[in-house]
Amino acid sequence: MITTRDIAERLGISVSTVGRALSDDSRISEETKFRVRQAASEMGYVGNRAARMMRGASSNVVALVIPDIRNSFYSTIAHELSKNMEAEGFQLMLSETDDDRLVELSHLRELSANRVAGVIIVPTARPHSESVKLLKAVPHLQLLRRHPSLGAQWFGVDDHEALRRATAHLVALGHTRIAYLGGPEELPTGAERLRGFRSALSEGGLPDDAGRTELGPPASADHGREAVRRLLTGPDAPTGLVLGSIQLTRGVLEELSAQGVKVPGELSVVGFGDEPGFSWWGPGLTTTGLPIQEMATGCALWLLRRLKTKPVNDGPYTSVSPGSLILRGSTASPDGEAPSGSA
Amino acid sequence: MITTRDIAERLGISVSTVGRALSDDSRISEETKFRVRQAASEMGYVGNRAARMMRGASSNVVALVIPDIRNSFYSTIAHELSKNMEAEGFQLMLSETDDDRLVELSHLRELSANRVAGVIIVPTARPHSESVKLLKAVPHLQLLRRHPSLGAQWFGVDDHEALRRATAHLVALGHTRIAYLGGPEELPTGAERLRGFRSALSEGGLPDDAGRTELGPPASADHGREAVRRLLTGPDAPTGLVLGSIQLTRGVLEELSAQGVKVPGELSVVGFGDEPGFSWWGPGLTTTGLPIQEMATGCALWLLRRLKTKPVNDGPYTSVSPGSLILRGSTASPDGEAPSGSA
DNA sequence: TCCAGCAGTGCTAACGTTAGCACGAACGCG
DNA sequence: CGCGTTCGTGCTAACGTTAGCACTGCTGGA
Repeated sequence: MITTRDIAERLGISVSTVGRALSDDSRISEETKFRVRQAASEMGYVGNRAARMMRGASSNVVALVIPDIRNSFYSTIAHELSKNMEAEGFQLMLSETDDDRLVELSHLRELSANRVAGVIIVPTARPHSESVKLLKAVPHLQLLRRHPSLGAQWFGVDDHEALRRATAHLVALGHTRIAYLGGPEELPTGAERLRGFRSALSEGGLPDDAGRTELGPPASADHGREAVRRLLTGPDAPTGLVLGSIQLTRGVLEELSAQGVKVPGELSVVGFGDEPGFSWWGPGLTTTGLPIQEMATGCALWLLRRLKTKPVNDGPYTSVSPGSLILRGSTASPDGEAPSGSA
Repeated sequence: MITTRDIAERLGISVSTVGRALSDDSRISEETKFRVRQAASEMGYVGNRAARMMRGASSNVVALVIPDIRNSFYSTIAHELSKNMEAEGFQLMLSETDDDRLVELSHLRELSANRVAGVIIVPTARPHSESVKLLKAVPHLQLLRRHPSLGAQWFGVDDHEALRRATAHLVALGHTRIAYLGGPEELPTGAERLRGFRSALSEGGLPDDAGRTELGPPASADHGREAVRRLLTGPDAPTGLVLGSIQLTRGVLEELSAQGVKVPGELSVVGFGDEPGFSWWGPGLTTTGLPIQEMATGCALWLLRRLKTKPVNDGPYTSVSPGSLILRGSTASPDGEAPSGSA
């Protein structure tokens, strides 16, 4: 690797001069700058950020710690974040936790060793205490999920309101047996969404237990498939189904297609999140649209501001509206009226 | 930040001893090791990789340079790669080029400055000459697309064969007016796929120009929508459509739904790539399935081996089979026979 | 003419870690 | 008892870059 020293020797000047010329120091003559740049370019010099970091400069890497990049929520976030960060000269490090707190810890250790400038994290349900320590040493921001021990900086969705609206839609259509299928309650988001579901039920004058709810530890597509099978058996099978996870939504849609369940005839479904395929599915999926792009951009801007201004930012957190319910063909009155809307 | 020096001072020993204890040097007594580790843990010491790198150690970061992480091809690749790399202690840097060679260059500059250990890249059509120089200084591997100047290490799909099979399927069904919609020909993949399409036509005894082909510079969903509109007008509109890009496929499906085109009645469609939504669309999309997971794993293992063994690896490249055609309901004979298969 | 000031450059230390070499103490063997 | 060996540790240099300070030569004002 070419160093400033190599350039200096070739030009017969000192390393300091080379360094200053490359950083466009005003004390260096234009002629020298030109010669140095010329030589640097010819020799293929690339500055060594590791060395610069040792002199107190901070790194230009921010990390995104998420459960799984294949989830379209997270890939969208990664994209927005990357675009915003790149514009300011930052690079993005990607760490997938698979919702495992030990994997999360191991990544945070590596990120700390690499001295990342900042971290945006979708934390696991209960982060390891060492993870908490490590995060505290770095500007960080929680995304979507929130854990109290990680501080108050959080960008997320009003999960309670989102699920309340989704459920209220079914209640308004006249459903009384409504089921909920969501992520594990130990996740803050899982708990909030369930609470939103229940709020809507009680607001609609329905007993809390009017719906059967299934909370899976793994909010996976497979779990969605199994859960649907269980829910749809029995005499008092629900006429409405509310979903609280995008992976579950995917699995549920597949299973409903496979079993030939008539939607919305036999069952009205409100999904969670939106993907291109959701509008193609059966009659089109009524679903909760989330403002992910806006959130990602918000995160990026918050972090960038935080990285530029030393003072510890104070804003305790920023919540974002749940976005609106996207009405398509998968919901209707339980007595068989026409669908409530279409794309 | 805590340094080895802080630990040394607290314990009244030298930095060398601390460093050696932390790296489990056999010359250090067990007792000292224990005390050092204890102190390090208490004080929250995290080694500074930048400093270690300056002593000749290589970084533990590999970069993935792709057009857009939101494309499910690439998010799957990122996931597989991340999983494999993480297991060996590597972190993944994510760089999106948006298929812009200048963005690509700017990322490669940053990656070089950060001294990434290796790069896996889906290159743009014609990488900048400086990009080529930068890549040559680092172990790298081309993925999917291939550009001669970047060397012979390449993991990809047999695009020619993939499109030949897809097209041959329609030819076998009796279609004679077959259209092709693919990415720009300046991309190696675009050219290969078009060649595969034409091979199948000539093998089927159809004239080369039997099909109308549209090659868009932007292989975007929007372009897919527009192109479908153009293709379907006129008296000799095609009865078969072959697609050569996943983004185009998405756009085409949306447009076909929007226009109410009967598939496969009016038009038989063979898509490219597979996503959960493709099986929900209309009658189910017959499409070219690609072995992305296998490719990603292959890449990861190749790069890991390359990073461990100094000698320049030799294998010129590895091609992967095109995977098989996934038969669903979107293809049938042009005279209106039953669909050729279903999911 | 002399000195202050400035433009342009060089010298050197420092960042945190690691490795080569050296040092002192204890131990075993002849 | 002397000497070589081993164990455990310390000192120091080096990695590439940057910043503080010092130095040289030149210009301009008194």
